[in-house]
Amino acid sequence: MLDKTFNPSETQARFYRAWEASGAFECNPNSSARPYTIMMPPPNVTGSLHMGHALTFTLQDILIRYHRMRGRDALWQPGTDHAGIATQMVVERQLAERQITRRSLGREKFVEQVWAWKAESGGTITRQLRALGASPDWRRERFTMDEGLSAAVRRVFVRLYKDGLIYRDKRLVNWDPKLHTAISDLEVESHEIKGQLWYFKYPIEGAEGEFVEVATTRPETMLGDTGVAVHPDDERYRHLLGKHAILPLVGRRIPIVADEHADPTAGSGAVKITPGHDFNDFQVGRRHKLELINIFDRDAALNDAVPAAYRGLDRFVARKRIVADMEALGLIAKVEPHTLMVPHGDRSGAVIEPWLSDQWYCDAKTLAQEPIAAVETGRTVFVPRSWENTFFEWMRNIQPWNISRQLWWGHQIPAWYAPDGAIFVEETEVEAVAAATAHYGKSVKLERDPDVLDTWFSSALWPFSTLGWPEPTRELQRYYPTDVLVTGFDIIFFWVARMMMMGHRFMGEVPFRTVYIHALVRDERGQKMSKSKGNIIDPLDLIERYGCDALRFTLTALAAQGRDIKLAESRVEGYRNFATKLWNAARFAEMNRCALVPDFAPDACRLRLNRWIVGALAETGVRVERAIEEYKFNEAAGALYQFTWGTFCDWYLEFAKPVFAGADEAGAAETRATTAWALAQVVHLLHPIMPFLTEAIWEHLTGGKGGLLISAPWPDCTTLPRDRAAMAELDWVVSLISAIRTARAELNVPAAAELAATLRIEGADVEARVGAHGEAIRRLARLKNLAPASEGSAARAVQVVVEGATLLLDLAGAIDFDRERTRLQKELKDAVDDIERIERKLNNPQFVAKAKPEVIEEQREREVEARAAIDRIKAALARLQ
RNA sequence: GGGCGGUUAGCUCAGCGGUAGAGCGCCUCGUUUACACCGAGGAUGUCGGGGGUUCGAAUCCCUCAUCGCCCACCA
Repeated sequence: MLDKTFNPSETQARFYRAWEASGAFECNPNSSARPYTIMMPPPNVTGSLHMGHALTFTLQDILIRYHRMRGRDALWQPGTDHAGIATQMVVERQLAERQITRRSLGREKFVEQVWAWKAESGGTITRQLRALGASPDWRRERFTMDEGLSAAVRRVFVRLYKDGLIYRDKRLVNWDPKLHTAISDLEVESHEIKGQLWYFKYPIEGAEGEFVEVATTRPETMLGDTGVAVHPDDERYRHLLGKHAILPLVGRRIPIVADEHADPTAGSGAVKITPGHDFNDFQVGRRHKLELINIFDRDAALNDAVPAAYRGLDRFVARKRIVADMEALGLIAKVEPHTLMVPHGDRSGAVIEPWLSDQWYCDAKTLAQEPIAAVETGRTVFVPRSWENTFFEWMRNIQPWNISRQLWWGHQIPAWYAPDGAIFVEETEVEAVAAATAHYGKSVKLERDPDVLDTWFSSALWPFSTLGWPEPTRELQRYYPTDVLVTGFDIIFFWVARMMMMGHRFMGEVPFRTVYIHALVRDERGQKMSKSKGNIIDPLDLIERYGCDALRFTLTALAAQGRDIKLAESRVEGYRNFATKLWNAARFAEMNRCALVPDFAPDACRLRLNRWIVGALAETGVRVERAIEEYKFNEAAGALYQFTWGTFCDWYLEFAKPVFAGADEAGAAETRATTAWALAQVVHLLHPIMPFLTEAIWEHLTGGKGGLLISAPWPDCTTLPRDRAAMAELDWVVSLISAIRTARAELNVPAAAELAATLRIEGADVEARVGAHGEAIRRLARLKNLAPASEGSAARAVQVVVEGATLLLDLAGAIDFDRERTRLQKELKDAVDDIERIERKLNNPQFVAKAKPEVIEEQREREVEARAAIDRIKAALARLQ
């Protein structure tokens, strides 16, 4: 006998082991089945599962399990990402606790430490994925820094370099002074800061007492000023063009130039130019051949390029000092409060400094062309479609991608420098040496570039590197391109776009046919959850308390397209109750000896009750299929919830009770078989969303002899019979019973009377009892304005009752006719209003001309119904006189 | 400064041209061998405001308000 409630924790571990041991997760490259592939976005190797993971992996698992059951050769490729900056920071923090710095340790030792940390914590995330019920092919688990993937990275880098799509360049980068590395534009987050705008007066050379006023939010950068720009059309400053200003505190003579960059309406209209520390000024400086002075060191402290008084000062200390000194000189015209956007590193939180340095760049512009075309022509489709705009917007304005990082953890760039600065880019040191030797005609000493690649560089190769590229493996042939990529919009740029670039370049084909962008799970304040913000809600806690299936179902039910999820725990609780409900339905089936019948044929059912549930189930199955295939996960969950609770448990099982107890042995046997069958179908349909619960029920249903549900075929609901008449009939009975219940509640019938009124149909008594109450049913139906589903309805109702409806017949005789009259009069008014409204529509030529035929038909039907209702209500009222 | 999205029952959210929905919460009632993690019933909404399109608008368009997100070099 099943327990009263489902015990998730015991079940989860047991079935997960069984699934894995059975090989159910494994793809089969030798199979003749059509492949279905999803690349798992690799979580950070040292990370832990957060709610965003729970959502994305649940949805992916649903797709994989569904298609696996549909007979596809499903591959869900798992793995983890080395997450360069994030991981390095974690390890550095750990070392800091032991008063050790990365530099004191040295590169080699430090990297060893990171590997040790990876070995220690790397299993956490995959363990948690298992706790979530995820079913990827673990045999194939990869890591972005394992041997094969590293080789792929080197191959790609070298090829792109030799094709001129990777190059080295000296330009301003986003410098993180805390992490001492460059970061890409995408890793910069702008935050609004309330600052000040200082108006400085720069003296004009050779014009005593004359100044040009420049406004700045960053006074410290003035030490690197090498010009002042004004707009060419700005009359106020025309006379200054060609003259020079003398930079205060420094004494440098700097030219005043005309440049469109200067906005006459902003600040004073004249703008100081610091080519070394501002992206705009860099351009202006280049246009006017202004000197470029780098005034910061890698900590963003002032270097020796500034006057001695400021050397070594931190940039923010220097700011105060400079303002004070300018003030003392009387060179501050005014100070205004000013709100500005300040760039911060998304990992470190440090204020980013534009800094001149040598970095490696990838020509993203060129690589973006094919992906753009692929999305334009629909070879890759975004779901929801609206994300394509975001994709295009970014791809069409894409900047060179800075791929080098001054870190130690990551793929070291395969470039070697000769003493004369020549660069040799090869996959191995041996090859680089050979190339250099060939170049110089003798062996030279080479030094490897110390930088590593941006983490996203290796992630970009994920869809093919994990399949064995550059080797022409069977898997690569079979599973690329993949079917769908499931991810949040936050990494469209970081990852999706780059996979498309690399996929096209090296495979000549899109990496995935569909990109499904799901919502983000946000925290209670609507903020994005992220590792760096530390506002992560632990899904494992919810799994612990409500079970994995409840969490999965909740996320699925909330995964409507295009909207973010703010998780309410009451929803999880509600769906936990849903799991219990289904569990108890199975328990009911067991108690009533409902066993699966081997060759059960749904279309051979005799009883209307059973024909009805078969049809209702068929409709549900079709809805679930369609919903999953359209990525409308919430609709799939909703349909299953509604059917399971609202139809199967609330009505079918209730109707089945008297049948089980009745005299119709054959009917009871058929109903037992149908109950077991329907339950089996439900657990199949629900399995992708709630794998553990359904597997457990399946085990009971089959006595453990039916194999694992995870490997069972998906039921074909499209071919199931749908007996419309039976379905309409049962719908009517349901409303009839609801009406009786309403009457009971309204009339406040004493419990004893109600009990007496409850008809239990047993044995030979049936016909007599039904006969005795037939008139009561008819009378009640008329009173409650219930249209019969077909002719001979009262007789039908009797028949249905015979099949098992628990009807409270005697109540009909207990109705308070005064109250009933009031109610009927209200209903009459409603019906008359309805008719008026419908008539207005139907008499409206434009409605008839323009509305869809089925809508018109529906209105006509409603009118007929309403008219019939009026007749019935009137007759009922007359009878009440 | 540009985009994008939200604003529907007390709360969390579906619905997105044809008579307002779910779960939770709330109020009645219920000791029937599936389930109190339950059952029956009930109350609660000018579908953010204002315009427009349409025979018909929560649903489409415009506008305003408000909340949030993304992108952007404004000194």
